[in-house]
Amino acid sequence: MDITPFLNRNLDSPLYQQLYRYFKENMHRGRIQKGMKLPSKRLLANQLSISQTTVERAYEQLAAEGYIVSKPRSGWFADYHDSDFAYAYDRMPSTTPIQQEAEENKQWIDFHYGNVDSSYFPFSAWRKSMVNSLDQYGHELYRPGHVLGEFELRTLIAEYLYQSRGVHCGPEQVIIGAGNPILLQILCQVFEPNISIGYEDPGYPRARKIFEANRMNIVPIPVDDEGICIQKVKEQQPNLVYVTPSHQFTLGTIMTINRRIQLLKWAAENQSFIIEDDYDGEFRYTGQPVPSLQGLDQHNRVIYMGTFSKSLLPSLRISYMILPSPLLKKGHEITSLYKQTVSCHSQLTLAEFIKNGEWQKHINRMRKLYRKKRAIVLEAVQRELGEHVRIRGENSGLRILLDVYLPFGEKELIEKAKKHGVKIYPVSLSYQNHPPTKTVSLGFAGVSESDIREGIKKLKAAWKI
Amino acid sequence: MDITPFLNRNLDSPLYQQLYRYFKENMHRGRIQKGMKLPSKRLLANQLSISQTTVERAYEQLAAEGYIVSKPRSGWFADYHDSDFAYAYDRMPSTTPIQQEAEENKQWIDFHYGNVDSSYFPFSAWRKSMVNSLDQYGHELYRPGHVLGEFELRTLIAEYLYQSRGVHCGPEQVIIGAGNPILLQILCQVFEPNISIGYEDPGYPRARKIFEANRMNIVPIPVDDEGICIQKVKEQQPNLVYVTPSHQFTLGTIMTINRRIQLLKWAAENQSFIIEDDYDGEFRYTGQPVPSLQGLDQHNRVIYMGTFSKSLLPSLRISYMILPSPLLKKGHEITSLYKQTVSCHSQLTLAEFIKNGEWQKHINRMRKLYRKKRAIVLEAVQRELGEHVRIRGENSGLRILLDVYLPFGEKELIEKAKKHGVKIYPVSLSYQNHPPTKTVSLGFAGVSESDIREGIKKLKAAWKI
DNA sequence: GGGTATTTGTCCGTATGTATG
DNA sequence: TCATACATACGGACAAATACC
Repeated sequence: MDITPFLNRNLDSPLYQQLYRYFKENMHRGRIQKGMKLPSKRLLANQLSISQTTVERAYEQLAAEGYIVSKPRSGWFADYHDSDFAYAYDRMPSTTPIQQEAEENKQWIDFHYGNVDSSYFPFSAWRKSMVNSLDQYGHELYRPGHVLGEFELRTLIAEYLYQSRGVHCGPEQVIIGAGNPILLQILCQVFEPNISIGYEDPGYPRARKIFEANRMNIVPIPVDDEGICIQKVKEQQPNLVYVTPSHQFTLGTIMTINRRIQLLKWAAENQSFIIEDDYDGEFRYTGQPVPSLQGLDQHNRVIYMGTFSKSLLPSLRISYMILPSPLLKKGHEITSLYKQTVSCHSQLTLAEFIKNGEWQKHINRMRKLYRKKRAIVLEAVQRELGEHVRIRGENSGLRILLDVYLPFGEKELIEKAKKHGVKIYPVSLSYQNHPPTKTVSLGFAGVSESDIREGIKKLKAAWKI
Repeated sequence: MDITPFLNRNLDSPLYQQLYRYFKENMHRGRIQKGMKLPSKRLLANQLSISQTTVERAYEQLAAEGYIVSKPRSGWFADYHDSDFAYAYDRMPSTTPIQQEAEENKQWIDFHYGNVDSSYFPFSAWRKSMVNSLDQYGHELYRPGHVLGEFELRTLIAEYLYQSRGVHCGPEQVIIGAGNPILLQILCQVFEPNISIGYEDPGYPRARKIFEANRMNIVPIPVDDEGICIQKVKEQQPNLVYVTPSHQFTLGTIMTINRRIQLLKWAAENQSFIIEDDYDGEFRYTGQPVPSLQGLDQHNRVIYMGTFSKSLLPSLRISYMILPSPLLKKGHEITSLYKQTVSCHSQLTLAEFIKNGEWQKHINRMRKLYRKKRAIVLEAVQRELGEHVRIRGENSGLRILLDVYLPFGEKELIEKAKKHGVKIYPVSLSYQNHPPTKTVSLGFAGVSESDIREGIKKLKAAWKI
């Protein structure tokens, strides 16, 4: 067994790891049987013209992983359990090439709503928070962690929400979860099955699907310029209402203060609850900031939901909800059933990030950035598309809607845009009955300033305006 | 002499100076006598998880100041003159009381099953994986990430499961999720509501609660020495069976190969599915490794579930399940409804950790550690409690059961233990009807070796044996 | 069969290159 | 540029196991 050709000093991987891999592989393949003696360190070191210690290092790694054992003053012996790779190498399952989905990176200009602008993320600050929290809390990561979420983070969230959204709560009301859908799922189980839930039409399709999956009785409620129609709510008398007041999910309208008060009054009178989903409440552009429903509520009827996906990293997967006191007990119960879904360390990193003021800083920076992008998109649409479209939902959030006054339907508009390298999105899916519309959605957060201008130009060409 | 608590990476002073001060102080106090040998650089560096060079720096500084001398190839030796300290340090400030909390917690010897041993977690390796993956994938953290989980991690899990458990799957079958309960929840929605599910009695109470919350029809099936009773399964004909074959959740028995084959045969014949929850399959101690149900299955009837909670960090919150092909489509659909629940970065960190062999290393190390602890607890029980108890479920996993032959019930046994500072746990809650038992559960993973011995001694006293 | 030379793992200090801030 | 910390690799001293005479 001559190993010499397998060692290469010029490779990136160190000598001892090359040695380690060599032996491990030969054990897998059965060339080194259980119990066999490995060459002594000196012998091998001489043969390979390397140091004993290097061989020793390789052997130690093998030993650490349980493949070999040392008999002092006698030698090293292969001692792996068959179970370690009993099934290995007879044939590995072929890894199916699943990535075709990635579609050729044809230079799309993609107005997808979910995208955000990555170039401004404060990497080094985040990284620092991450490392700090690991070094600082290290040993605490072993506790399963609080089911509701780390106390520290919950306190910070409560404080932030109070200052920025007027939400009034204590840390015991905050529940951290791995994304809005998970929290909605938990919420569904807090309520009895088969209750009726008022759902904005159009609204957030994912939420509707989760309600459906939990066999709730969905009552579509129309939305007008001021928000959800109270009249219809009163007619239907659902047990629960799901709304997105600070930026209506599809239409982008902001619920007026009057409408809010009416809705709260109705909920108090009927002992109903309101789910206030403030999924991108951080970003508004005009007018007075309207207080959140939760902040206006006097009767503990509001469940407030928020997330860090839009305003920080979409892939971070940290969201939260605020339970009103009547739901606390049941809420904690259901939550503890699923345990906490966000890793302790992610939570503590975020807490550190917030404590250092980096969060606030980032929000302000992004708000400024998005405000600028919004101005650019509005200006470009005005100039290029002019009279042929009407802009809606432009007062908050990270997207706008275009009502298009052309003889095409939603589908055609999207198809034509696609042929010109621009991805835009339909709104009909947000409606209960997927009615035909002439409206398309443009999320601008993830598109660069120049691409916004160019994208709108391309729309003009695509639609032959 | 354990120095660990005296080192703190977050302090301003560098590690080597902290070390330097520690030794200097101890020489002053006479704890390190003249001529005594200091720990070798390697030893100390390993023990403290720092680099040799750091220790070397500290020793060099001490040497430069004449406190110690190096004998080449032999060690470093204290060599100060008493006069060196004649005027210095009239009284050193008492070393930081960092361990007080630990002292208080020490009152309890807690045999809680969920605890794990934290002292062996390779912090620096984890930290490194974390930083590396952030630097390497940074910009990719903006994509929402693949709903099933990052391709890289899914591939590694598929490979690991194939080698260690004989599970046969491709990455497209793997679904990553924030904890076993979340995955169970998703699974529940993959199946129709109101189907019947065979549930081991006794079994995993949390799983049962989730099935109940999803309004499944729960069919308790008794368990004998070989595993779940096939006869009863055949009588009841549930649509689905939930089992923990590699370490029955409550009783700790390992399902025999015959029983496995019978169960699979039944499932194939009845077009039923089996959920194989391998929650701590990494740890078995005796006998041949039994192949997983998923590996034995020829008809795509098995859903395999596993987790990194037991074997890595409980607070990490990364679990996975393997769907058989008939469930793929629906499974992906439901999963995408909730989006991916684990942050991209956590996934990529874990992937990096696995790729570097750190995961395998850690598993082997923990296996060894737990094997030892198991031996200690068995020996201690044998010696202290002897004839008065019978040990069950000792062949795998991280806990044992004790059938106690004394005139006390479960509750009394636990109460008495508690009064002597030992926490042990009931098993009756795992049964459908919470029957009275005389059996208690002792999880030993999170208890130190000396505490195990002392804890068992205290049980002897508590029960007046 | 008992002493001796050799082999072998273990442990030690040292030197150099690199990443980070 | 410098301080700090880590990773890799080297060569030698030591004592026990083993082989050999």
